[in-house]
Amino acid sequence: MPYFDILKKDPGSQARTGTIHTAHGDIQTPAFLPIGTKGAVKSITSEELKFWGADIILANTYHLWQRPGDALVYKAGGLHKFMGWQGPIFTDSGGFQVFSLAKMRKVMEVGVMFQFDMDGRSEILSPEKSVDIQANLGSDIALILDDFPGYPFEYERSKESIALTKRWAERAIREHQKIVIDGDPVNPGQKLWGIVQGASFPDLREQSAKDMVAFGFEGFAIGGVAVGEPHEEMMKAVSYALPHLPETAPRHLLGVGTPFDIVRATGLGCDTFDCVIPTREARHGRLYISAVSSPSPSGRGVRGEGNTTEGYSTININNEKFKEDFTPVDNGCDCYLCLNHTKSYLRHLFATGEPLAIRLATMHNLKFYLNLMAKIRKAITYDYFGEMATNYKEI
RNA sequence: GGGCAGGUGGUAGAGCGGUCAAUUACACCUGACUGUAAAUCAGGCGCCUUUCGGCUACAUAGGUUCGAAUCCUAUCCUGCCCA
Repeated sequence: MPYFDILKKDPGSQARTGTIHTAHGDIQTPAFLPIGTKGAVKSITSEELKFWGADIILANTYHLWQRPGDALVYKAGGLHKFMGWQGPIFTDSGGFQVFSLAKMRKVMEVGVMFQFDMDGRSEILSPEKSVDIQANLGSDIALILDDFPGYPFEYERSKESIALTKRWAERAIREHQKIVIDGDPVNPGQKLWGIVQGASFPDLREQSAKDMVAFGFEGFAIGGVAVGEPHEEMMKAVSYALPHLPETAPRHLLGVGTPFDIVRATGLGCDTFDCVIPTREARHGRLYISAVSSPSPSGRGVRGEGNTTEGYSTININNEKFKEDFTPVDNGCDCYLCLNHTKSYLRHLFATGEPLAIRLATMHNLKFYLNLMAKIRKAITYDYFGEMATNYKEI
């Protein structure tokens, strides 16, 4: 059985549906990975995620290494058992922290030296160390440690970063093979994926993609995007990398994005996505809603259809205008919040600091994202992806 | 009736002669958020004005002073203590 089965290709774009087979089950693509950085999708249970149709979640090497420590997770029998999630797990390598914790780290050939925020001690995360930690966590998809500078993109620095990422990749692969052959890994079926860097420079993206393909990875992630660059720059970066990756391999777009970004990137050929947007913004009161749910100019909303292509918008539930709005957040949504509560109530929960506010809002946004992916899969399957894509605009 | 301490912007509570339209917190309003140092962060929050600036304000009424939320007098009100 191939690692990745392509089920249907969209005739009008590079979009496709497929299935990734992992040691903990299948992933229907295009897929969205809810983010559970520290071994928990904030305020949400594993059972709920599974019930809503999340096939896979993402956790973070850097954070779990720091606390509770990968040795403890190993003792617990791996992250799946530790957190009670039976499905596939994707672990980020800590590469993103190379970028996001810029003020407290130093990039060196051997790896990245971090000063932990918890206790101030310094530790070096090397490509080997990252692989070791991910092996102890027992994720189904592990990533190589990568390096990337932030935005604005600079050619020379980006060139250095793809070269460093390549050298690190080689070391990561060697370590991964060593663990598989010599060790007693928590998850013998774990796959190591490569990461393509290169900012929005065509030649660097091409070079980085070819570097990674040459290593023989079975899956690839595109990194270094959504770091503050304009949307078009991001799409260019993706479009420069994808043609150089094997069509038969799954491609993940790291850290992306808005519904608009996801629809666009799917059209370019990306299969999986992860992003903090639905969960973080939920905690801040920003909710994603289908466009048909918002009052039309005539003042009437229309209930969403199963195969709708309606697009989306957002609301800030904290806004005063929702104080006495006794209608659901999204008429077309089937989440617990929308089926049971009003905007007025949710706003009240936020205003009073009730923990339930965060939970309900997170439930809603995750359901929105997971529903979006289901709509995308359906649209590709039934040949109306192109039409659907035109309705998803930047907001 | 006497003594003491007070009355400051939605609330609490700083300020105690000029740099005060008034620190700070909370509340309130708005915005940001893309491989999570994020249940976080930023801005606004007397009135008019795009800015500059102007106006009205620190219980009330007078007064001292070049200048008062800040000092003095009276009045009203609040809390505590003694009768």
